[in-house]
This record gives sequence, structure tokens and C-alpha cells, in this order.
Amino acid sequence: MSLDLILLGLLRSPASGFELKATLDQGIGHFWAAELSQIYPTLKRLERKGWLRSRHAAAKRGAGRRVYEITPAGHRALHDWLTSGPRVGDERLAYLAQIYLMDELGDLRKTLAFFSTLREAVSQRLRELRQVERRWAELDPDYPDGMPLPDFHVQLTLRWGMQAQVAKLRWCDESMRRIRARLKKEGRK
Amino acid sequence: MSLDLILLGLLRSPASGFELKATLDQGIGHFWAAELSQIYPTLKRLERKGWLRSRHAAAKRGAGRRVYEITPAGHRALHDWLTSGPRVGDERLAYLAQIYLMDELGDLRKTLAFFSTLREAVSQRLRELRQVERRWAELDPDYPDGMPLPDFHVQLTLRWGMQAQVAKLRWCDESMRRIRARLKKEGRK
DNA sequence: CCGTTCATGTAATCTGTTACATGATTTA
DNA sequence: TAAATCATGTAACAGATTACATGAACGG
Repeated sequence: MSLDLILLGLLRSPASGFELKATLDQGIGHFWAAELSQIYPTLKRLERKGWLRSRHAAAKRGAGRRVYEITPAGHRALHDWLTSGPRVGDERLAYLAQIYLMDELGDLRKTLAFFSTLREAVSQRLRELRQVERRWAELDPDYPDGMPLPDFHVQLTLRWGMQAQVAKLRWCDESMRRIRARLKKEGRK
Repeated sequence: MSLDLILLGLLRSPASGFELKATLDQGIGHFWAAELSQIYPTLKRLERKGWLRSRHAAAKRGAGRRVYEITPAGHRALHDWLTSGPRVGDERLAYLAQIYLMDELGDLRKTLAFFSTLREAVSQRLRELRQVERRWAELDPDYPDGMPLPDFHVQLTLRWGMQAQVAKLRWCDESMRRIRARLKKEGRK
């Protein structure tokens, strides 16, 4: 369901499935990814539903493209979704499940190694997000509070991206410190 | 795939599908939920695969239960998963997608209302987690650093739960402050 | 006897991934 | 002429939700 609405939302101006995939990958893809093989059938379904309408167009290269645009009914559906309140409570985080079950290994050094890898991945992601912000700040002298409205909403999610990584880093560090303390105590016994 | 391994991990002692669902809901369900209608077929598949074995047992009430226990092959699979490093990068957060696209509404007061609802949900969740921690601390005088190993791993994920909610609250507050500032500026124009 | 709890499942549907198939155009 | 880019799709499978169906036993 969400992908339907996301595609609708990305169609501020007409675009093809291929272009939508690129747009998705750039920003929104960090919290809702989708493959082309899912996007194409979804667009067709949305057209049958009357939320989109399509026409053929010439491609920059290669064969023709199918360009979609949103219909009034599509606008209404998108509007309803956006005003229906936040969809919370269905986060799936496999790595937390792994930690939850990790006493199975009975070896805190393995837990420590796990956190160390996790920390590196989080840290990498934070660097990427900071670079996005830097590029943005260079292009717009009014960054962050004089930005135009559309960018402002996107920037709110970028801020969350960064703050979430910082919080994860802190948690990793705290956890690793506590694991090391336990290992030391075990060693003394 | 993850649910397979999670069920395996929860089977530290033999249990039925119904019991596994209850265990899941208690702790791990916050980051990986599953319905009974998914659990039952999954258990059957895992038995065919040789990772589990089952036997009939009497139920406390009602008809008989099917009780599962993990096999050596199952243990190896679980072990491999836990030592294969963190599975990161596939978080799906619909509410972030909603915010990302919310300039569609062209009305910051609606964005503000959205954040306000989100903040309330996050705050509620934080209260729940703090209560879990309080109960835990009351039961175990050695909480949090003298806890037995199995509980320690679970507690690491509880800590993340709380810290994540705190970070979200901060982000909500920062966002709401910035939205209000923009609204004031708009009003002056 | 009625509601709740314990207990197991199937069927239909939806959502998402991986692998495969195709082909034109541009650039090196 | 080979690789990269633009472009669209299908098929098979895996993962997950919702709805439906069944039934015993216990507490009030």
C-alpha cells in the first residue's frame, strides 16, 4: 500500500517508471526502497485504479517510455494518506533480533565483534548523510531555515537520518563499553 | 528468512507455536512481529528442512499441542546467522515517507499536527519501555550490570528501544520548533 | 450456557525479491 | 565493437496480512 502512495507523491511532475526509481533511490529510498520489477506492475495497477494516467513518449535513448501523471482521484488518495496521521509501529530491524538472541552464542567477544561491525556501518551512513547536507548548504545560502517549502520537508527527514545514526553510535559505544566491563570481570573470576 | 531464525532462537526450550507467538509479542515483537497464521506454516517448513522436530503433547486446555524443539542442524543454522554480521540497511518507515512527501499538502499547520500525533505515539512507547525497565530493576537488585548473560543481551535491545524513542522525541521537538518559526514568518508577510 | 483462553490451521490476497529476457542508443 | 546507460517488462518465489473455520476446556 505504501509504495502506491509514495509513487503518487513522487509524481509532482509526469515521469516514467525508470525515472521514479531514480528519484526513489536518491532520497526516500533510505526508508522505503523498491525494485523496478515492483514499480512497473504497481504503476499499471494504479492506472487501472484510476489514480494515474499514462501516455507514450520518446526516450532519451533506446525505445519509447511510458510517462505517468497523477489524476484528481490520485491526488485525493495521496491527500488522504498524508492527512491520516503517522503510520507507526511496524519497524522490522533484523539486527536487533540478532542481538536479542545472541546469548545463544554464549560468547561476549562475538557480541562485541557484532557491535563493532554495526558501528562501522552506521558511521559510514552518517558520513554519507553529512555529505548530502554539505552539498545542500553549499548550493543554498539560506540553508537550513530559509529553504523553500518542498525542500524543507525533505530536510526534516534528512535531519532524522543524521540524528538516528548519532543515537545508534552512542548506543553502540555504550553497549561496547558495558560488554568490555563484563569481559574484564569474567577474566578476573 | 529472518522469522525462521528468530523462531529457532526462541526455542531455547521446547515450545508450541502458540507459546512462541506469546514470547514473540512480549519482547522481540517490537522489532519483528509475526502472526500465528505465519508462524504455523513456518514451523512446519522448518521441520521439513530438518531444523526442528516436533511431538504431540497435552494442552493445558483444549485439544493437543504440537511442541517443537531445535535439532543440531537448526543450532548450526542459528549460529551461522548470529555470526554472519548485522543485517542493516533495510528499514521501512512509512511515516518518514509521509513527511518527505508532505509539501504536497502545502500547509505547515498540517505537518505540525502530524508531528504532534507522532510525538504522542513515541512518548507513549517510551513510557511503556520505562515501565518494563522499572519492573526489571525491582526484580533484580543487580540490574543492570550484574544481570545474567541471557538477560544482558535482551537488555541491550531494551536500551536501544528507549534511546531511539528519546532521539525521536528530540527530533519531533526540533522539527515542531522550526515549523512554528516558519509559520510565524509566513504570518508576518 | 456464555465468554475467554488455549490451540491449530487453511485460503486468499498482497507485498516484495531475484532471476531472467529484451532491445535501442551512446560513448570510449 | 564492447560497455554503459536508458528503458520495460515477466515469472517464480518468498514473506506477510486478513479473513475464515474449528474446537476443547475452564471460570463465572
